[in-house]
Formats: sequence, C-alpha cells, structure tokens
Amino acid sequence: MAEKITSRSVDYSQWYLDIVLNAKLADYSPVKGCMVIRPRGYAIWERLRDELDRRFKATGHVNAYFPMLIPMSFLKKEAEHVEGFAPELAVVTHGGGEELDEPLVLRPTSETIIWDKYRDWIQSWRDLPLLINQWANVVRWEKRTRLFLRTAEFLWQEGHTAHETSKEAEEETLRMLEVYRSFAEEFLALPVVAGVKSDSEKFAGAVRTYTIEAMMQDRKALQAGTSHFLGQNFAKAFDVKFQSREGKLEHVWASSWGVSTRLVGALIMTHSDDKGLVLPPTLAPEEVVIVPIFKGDSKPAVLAYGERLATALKSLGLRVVFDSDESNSPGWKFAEWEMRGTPVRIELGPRDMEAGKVVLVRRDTGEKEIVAVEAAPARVRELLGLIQANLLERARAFRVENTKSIGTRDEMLAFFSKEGAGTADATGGFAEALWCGSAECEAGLKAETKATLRCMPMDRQEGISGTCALCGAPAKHRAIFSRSY
RNA sequence: CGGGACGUAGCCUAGAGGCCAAGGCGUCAGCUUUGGGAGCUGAAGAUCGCGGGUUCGACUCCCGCCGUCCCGACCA
Repeated sequence: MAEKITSRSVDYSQWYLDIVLNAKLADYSPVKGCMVIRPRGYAIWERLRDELDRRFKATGHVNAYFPMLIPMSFLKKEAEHVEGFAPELAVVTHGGGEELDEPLVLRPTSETIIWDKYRDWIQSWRDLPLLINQWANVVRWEKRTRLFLRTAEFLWQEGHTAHETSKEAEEETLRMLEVYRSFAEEFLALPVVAGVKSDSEKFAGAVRTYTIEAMMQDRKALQAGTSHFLGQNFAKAFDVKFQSREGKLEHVWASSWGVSTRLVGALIMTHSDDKGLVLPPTLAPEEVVIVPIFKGDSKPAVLAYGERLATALKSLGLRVVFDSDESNSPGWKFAEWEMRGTPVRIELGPRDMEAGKVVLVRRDTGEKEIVAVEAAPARVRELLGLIQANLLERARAFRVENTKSIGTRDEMLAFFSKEGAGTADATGGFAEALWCGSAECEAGLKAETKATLRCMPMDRQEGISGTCALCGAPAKHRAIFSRSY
C-alpha cells in the first residue's frame, strides 16, 4: 500500500493532519471549525485530564460546573476582557422560538459568570481562599482553525481562585504554572519554558500572564498552558468584597489558569515521526501490543505462547493489546500500530517460540531486541520508562539545539529569515535576546519577521545588563522570540 | 475576512462538451496465506460538493454558494 503519511520534510502541516486523521484521533465536523474527537483521541485526552485533575486536587482545588450561556452584559463589565474576546464570540439571540431580551454568549472563558457568583459566596476572609476548577467546553469563533490546535469549540479546564492578598493570588498563579510545567514534562514528556508574557500578549483582563511554551518539530513555539494573575480586575468589575481580618471591606485578589485539548496537538507535533503517531507511555491507551506471527500449523501454539505473555504483562499492571486478528498480515499490523503510536511492540512467531524468545521493538527509536520470554515483562516495563525519558530528552535537546542567543537586530532578522531551510515550514527556532520592554519594539519585529515575544523565561532574568537586541535601548528583560502557532 | 489551490464511491486519482463515469486502495464473500502494509476469484459501493445558467447534450463551460487545505490579518 502507498505511504499514508506525508513526510515532515515535504509538508509539515500536511504531515500533522495526516497523523491526526490516519491515527483516527479526530475528524472534521459539519460545522466549520469544529472537530469530532474520535475514541482514540479522546482516550488520550481522558488520560491527560485524569492526571491533571489528580494534581489539581492534590493542590487543594475542587471541581464545579458553571453554565455555558452567559449574559452579554456580563462580558461588558470588564472593559479589557470584552475587548479581547468580542471578535470571537458566538451569540445566542433566540430561544424557544422567540428573540431573547438580552443576547447570550457561548462562553469563550468563564471569568464573568463565575465572578458573578463569587460576589454572593464571598463575604469574609474566612471564605478565602476559594479554589475552584471546572472542566468544560468553550467556544471561540476562530477565523482559521486546525484540528486540536485551534478549533471553534474546544475542551479545557479553567481554574478560578480568589484570595485575601495580592501576594497569595500571585503565589497561586505561580503554583499552578508549576503544576503545568511539571505535568507537561513528567506526564506528556513535553519540555517547556516557563515565563511571563509581555503586555501585548497577555490575557485580556489579566494583570500578568504566565505561560509554558513548547517548541514543535518545525521549530515554531506553541503556548501549552497559561496562568493569570488577575489582580482585583474582576473583583472590582463584579463588586466582590470581603471583610478582612482587620475588619475592613476589600476587593478580593484572583487567579485563573487553563490548558486545553490543544495539548493533544502539542504531543503529536513534538514526538511523532513520518511513520505516524508517537505517544509517551503515560498517555498511550495501550503501552504494549503483541503481534503473533503464524506459520502453517504453528498457529495454536503461537497464540497460546502470546496469550501467556499477555497475561504476564497484565499482571505487572501494564496496558496490553494482543492483536490476534487473522485478517491482516503481521507486516500490516506493524505499520498500523506504528501509525497509532503504541510505545512497545512485541513480535513472536514459531522461531521465537522454539527458542523461548520474543522480539521487542521500541516505537521511539525503532530499535529491536530479542529477549527470553520470561524476561520480557520486566524488560518491557523498563523500556517504557526509557521511552518516556527519551522522548522528553530528545525534545529538550531539539529545543536547545534550535535556541540561539541573539545580540543584534541584524542577527535577529537573519535568524528568522531561514524560512524554507530544512523542513518546508521551518523558522529559525527560539531567539533568546535582551529586550527593552517596549511594545513598539515587539510589534516591529512581528511585522518584519512574524516572530512574537513568546515569554520572558523566569529563570533567565538575573543579571540583565546590556542593550535591547531590537532597538539598542537599555535592556530590562531577557525574552524568547519565535514564530508560533 | 482577503489571496491561491482543490472538491468525482470510505480514501486516492483519471476523465477537459457526446453511448452505460474509469482505475487503484479499502470494504464484503470464498480460497490461499501470514517474520515489514500478501495473492487469486467474485461482489457491493457515485444524487460527479450544493444551487442556478449556457447547450440538442454538462463531471467537463459560466455565475453564485458551501467546504477543505495553503499563504496573510486575529487567537488557547
């Protein structure tokens, strides 16, 4: 059969789509910009969601659910907020066959409807902190959509917290950023840079936005999660006050933070290759697949050999699929499970059986090894750990390799003019440079190169001295610039 | 929302005004097979994206719309 997946080097966008569609993660919907998440894609989301939910609860948060329909007037209460979302709102104007008195918006995010309730729920410092998360769908009428990366409707979680002091709210903001960072690296094997957004890139309504940024294989940046310090903006807009320990009436301080189904897109674009999806073992619906190879009358014996091994693997708690289906050839199955991203494949046939061995194949490197069948379960478990670690390290090495320290404007322009080199959609990667802090400077670079300020890495702000790589003014920050999704 | 490309069976492609729309993959049945997407035989499967128009005749030409992808402006 013909090659199903377009090579990354030929057309990166098409490669990504080929994987999403061929690995049956998602499909198009009759409504423009919306997507159907297919069972295999949803299984990945569920694993991701469950682990994140566990980490939220471990840090003291509880789940709740707020409605999808929000009165238009709520959005308008926070000026910057409504301005930021107005262009992408979907609005419900009719209900029950009649025009509504007030249009309702499909939530693009839930700050407003949540803070409307917080006003009632928060009276005293004893009601704080309030640490609520919700898992929900949101709608943003995007002009240009891409499966998982940007769709008109997507699934996400949004945490909304209220605190007594600015310091506590900012600590919460940073705590959740760290939850995202560690989750991305430990669970998704997605190396990220944690940092602060510039004013022009921050969330509409936030005082400060923190982000985790990942580098995809085409060297573009992808914002994988954000955590916002909201100050008292929403508390003031929705008049949420509490009586402090000193007996004074004060507005509460807030944070909000979220990650979405976009993470599934990030996973695909970070780890996968021209043979298909590559999944970290933590997220794979099945960690290991066994493909038996029959020859002549060896079938019953080979099947039994495979079944025994499957049982042994399961007894270690591993997620195992025994692909004993007879209608497809072994070669077909090898390719198919590679397309699906299963981390480890075990091949076993009459020759292996006679020798008491099996063949183990790693999805991440393609390496094969032959081991004694009794040793296989322990070795598989070991391999899964190695694969998980290798995916993270491989992606991190790629990012480091494609991150360059830039000192001058000319260097910067040269860095981002590499378009077309290497992969079809290549960019220079991450440019790390000193920056004066001016929005004009940032906008100028964007106009010339499409590169935006992704973040100011939090661990790289010590000892800033020198001049802005863009304009030569005294530098205030060290920032990462890149083209992005 | 602008510019470009494309839309023919589940998927990919041929047909470029003229008889019954062609082939490959996949699907189904049977046989034969199985160490990297096997083989043979047979079968099913298409309002040619939708709507108008030109024409004796439209998958083919014209107009409009819808959708997908790519490139721009905007965004998780």
